[in-house]
Amino acid sequence: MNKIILIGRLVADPELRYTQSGIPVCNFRLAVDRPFTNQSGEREADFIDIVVWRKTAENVAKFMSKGRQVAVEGSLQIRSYDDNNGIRRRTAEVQANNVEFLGSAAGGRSQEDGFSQGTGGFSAPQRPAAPQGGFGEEVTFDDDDLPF
Amino acid sequence: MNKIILIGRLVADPELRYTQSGIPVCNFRLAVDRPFTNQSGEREADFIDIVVWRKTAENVAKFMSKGRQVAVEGSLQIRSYDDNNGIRRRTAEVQANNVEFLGSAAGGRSQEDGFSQGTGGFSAPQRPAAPQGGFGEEVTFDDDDLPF
Amino acid sequence: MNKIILIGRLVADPELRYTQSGIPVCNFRLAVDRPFTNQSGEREADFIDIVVWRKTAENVAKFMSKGRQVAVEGSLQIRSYDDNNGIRRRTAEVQANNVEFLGSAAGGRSQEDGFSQGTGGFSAPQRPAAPQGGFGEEVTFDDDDLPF
Amino acid sequence: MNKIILIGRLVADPELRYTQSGIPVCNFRLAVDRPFTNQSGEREADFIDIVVWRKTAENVAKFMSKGRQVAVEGSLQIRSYDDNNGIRRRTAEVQANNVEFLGSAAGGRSQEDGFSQGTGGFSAPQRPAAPQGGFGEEVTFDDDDLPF
DNA sequence: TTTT
DNA sequence: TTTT
Repeated sequence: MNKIILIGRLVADPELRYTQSGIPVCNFRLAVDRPFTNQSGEREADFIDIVVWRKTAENVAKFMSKGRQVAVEGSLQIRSYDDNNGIRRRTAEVQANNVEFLGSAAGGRSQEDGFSQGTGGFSAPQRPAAPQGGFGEEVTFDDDDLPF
Repeated sequence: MNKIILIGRLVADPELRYTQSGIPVCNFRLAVDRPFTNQSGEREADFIDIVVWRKTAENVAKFMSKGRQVAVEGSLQIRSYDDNNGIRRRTAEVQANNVEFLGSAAGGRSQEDGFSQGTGGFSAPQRPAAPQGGFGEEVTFDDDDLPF
Repeated sequence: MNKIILIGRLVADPELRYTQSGIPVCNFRLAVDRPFTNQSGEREADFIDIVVWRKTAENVAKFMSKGRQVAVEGSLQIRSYDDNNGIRRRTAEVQANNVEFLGSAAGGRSQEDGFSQGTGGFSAPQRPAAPQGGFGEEVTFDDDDLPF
Repeated sequence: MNKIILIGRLVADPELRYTQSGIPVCNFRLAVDRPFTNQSGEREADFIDIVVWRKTAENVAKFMSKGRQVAVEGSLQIRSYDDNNGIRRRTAEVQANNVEFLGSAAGGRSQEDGFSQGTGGFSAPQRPAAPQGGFGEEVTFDDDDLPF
């Protein structure tokens, strides 16, 4: 069992990409407020990276933007890699199964609000004509990253 | 909202420490199996760092060991810091509110099994006589890390 | 482990009461949309009863109203009783630990929106001068219902 | 959003049935311990009804039995109906997406333990030759109850 | 690098 | 560096 549920706001517009085989992937970062203030009396937040796939990816990219509030349900994935100095680093991201759009926000291109996204969402926006062979040279991201 | 629930096995014995003011903290790493095999047909796992505090920390340290299965409930905390080369790094760990001990395992110092740990667990094992001024020189860990 | 997380809208204004010893309790019902439509193509919802206590109870009563959207975190509690014909009945309600106020709604007395309620919420609204001996004759509800 | 996660023990052997169109459904009841004792110092539990479908239903029926410990992930579903006296009654059950088998128990026909059940479980046990037209006269249960 |  |  690996279940995580978050409610937070996008700290930037989401980024939509496609794997080499044309599967939509959307990345965004969420600011999730901590329940308590710290010793300095300030409110803190965790900034958590989210990944969504396929139809939900396209819907997030289409309807969400910086500042918008969402609920995310998914699982926590930890990846290990060696950095340039050969030091083992670890990376955390939430693979989201479902993204629910909540109240609108200043700066949002908001409309069509408040509905639920996920496996059973509304009919997908049309796929772009061609994935054009991936993201470009620097992209190491491919179908192997697909969690299912 | 920031809720995570994990079921997995300890990849090593838990480590119990105390903050400068004597609050018990326990760290351990969990192997959480992914639901599916990867392209090579192998089962993968996420290795997730857990932190628990106070009474639950002491109970985990006392009763849990490498290989034991637990359920953890908590929240995902991301911390940012700059590494030696001034590169911004991020660290993920689960602040656990509750740890439930599940089936025993080979290698476990298991007994008193299957009960639930947390705010309302059984009476705490006695606190060690003196925290002795912290962990030693290299320890940067202090009361400021307390999430509540 | 018994954890439930819901996002939905109040189907009616919340009701605030006090136990015999003066502890605030708030009851409300949530409409939680199902992710899919049924065979007739209609959207359905589950109507789920929520109970909150103490400070959070008072905050829900103060700030929430019919139509407002909230996120609830708690546990599912099933109570058994015998009805007038001696038939065993069961009742389900969610004991909420935390209620997060989400986007506003038509009909809401909304303001002060979007903050989180719970153990660590803002300073409690003042307790009413006197609980006045409970709810009245028909009330069977007392301190024994307190889940903690 | 409607997510529930439970860890508990089967209070009786699970019951496997089939819808009119041959879809496997498995019902069982879980005893989920409450974290605290009541005023009399007794440990209490909630007895929660679980429903699973398809492959997972068959696996639960095959491998689980009274006393076995499981983790369940699903959603809380409330159904309304009128009883014999025309009184509106409500029924609660958890529609499980996933059932994870935990440690074995006295009384279990346990073996093949500890693996995870769900969408991606191992190859399904063969479907029984014929659903034989449903459950019998008194069964009101049909494909319309399928939550997806 | 961070959202309201 | 990873658990069964």
